[in-house]
Amino acid sequence: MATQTIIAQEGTFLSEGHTDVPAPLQVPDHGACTAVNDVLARVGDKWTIRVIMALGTGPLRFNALKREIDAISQRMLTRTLRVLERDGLVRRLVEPSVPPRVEYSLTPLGRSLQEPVTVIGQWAMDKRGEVARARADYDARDEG
Amino acid sequence: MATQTIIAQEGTFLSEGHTDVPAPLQVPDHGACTAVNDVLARVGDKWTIRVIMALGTGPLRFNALKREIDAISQRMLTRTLRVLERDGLVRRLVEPSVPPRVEYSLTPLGRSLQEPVTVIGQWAMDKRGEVARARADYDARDEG
DNA sequence: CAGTATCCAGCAGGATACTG
DNA sequence: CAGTATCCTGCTGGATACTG
Repeated sequence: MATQTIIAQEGTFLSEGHTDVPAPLQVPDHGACTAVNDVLARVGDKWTIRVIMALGTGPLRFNALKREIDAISQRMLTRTLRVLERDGLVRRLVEPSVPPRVEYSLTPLGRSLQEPVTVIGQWAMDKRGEVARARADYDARDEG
Repeated sequence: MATQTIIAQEGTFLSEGHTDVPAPLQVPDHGACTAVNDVLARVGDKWTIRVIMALGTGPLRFNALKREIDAISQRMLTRTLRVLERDGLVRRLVEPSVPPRVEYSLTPLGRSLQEPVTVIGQWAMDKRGEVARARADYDARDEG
């Protein structure tokens, strides 16, 4: 029963949830291919990698993380962290003090993602030039 | 000068281009990190992987590809292919006949991407259960 | 067959203001 | 400090109709 499936009837808004985290809407599950693309989509969004990279060197508190990444909005940092936490990639540790201290760190699962990501990262770096040239060629061709 | 930078002044729409391909809008280039996230974003979009997978077994014509992937709209297949072609990952071969035959295939560069992608794919498959459990836990916790 | 053109809904993500 | 709440824009992607 993992990952509850929430079926929205038309007109339903599901805004009961206490906050802004994107709804865990999910189609019945088409198996492997869906799982793979899920990960790619998550990792391909605007901030996930930056956050994982930043936490790669060690735990960080919310604002430290925000300064590290810089240019990320408070809202997106919170959302990204919540999703990562939900998926078990990031651990959130609250020290109940005033003012509060919240420390984020990678879980073992989160750390295990670093390597696969690095592999594509390497590809991206290696092939940068080739892609750039291909684009230049393509753009030159149709703009003539 | 690779990858022309198009600066849009406010009010500019750049709809000169002959078709629907998303504009090659680009910030000055923040180096490595941008390149990596570029690739992740592309690969993380809804159809890119499916297309690359489908072409992995050999060249395919437009409608064959469409049938193979199924559920993809004509518009998105065209767009995805154009982007992939522009980046030099896919080759487009037109046989000027009536009706036209257009064959798509992976370039060597495109094939070189299959491996890195497979690595994350493997991770996704391996960790599926763990992620699902983490989500179930998280969802159970806050819905109490 | 292999596209283009158009329209439109929904979500990602930014800006800003407020709070325990 | 570490968030929430609200509002708003623009892009992604689907549906549909038309064409060389």
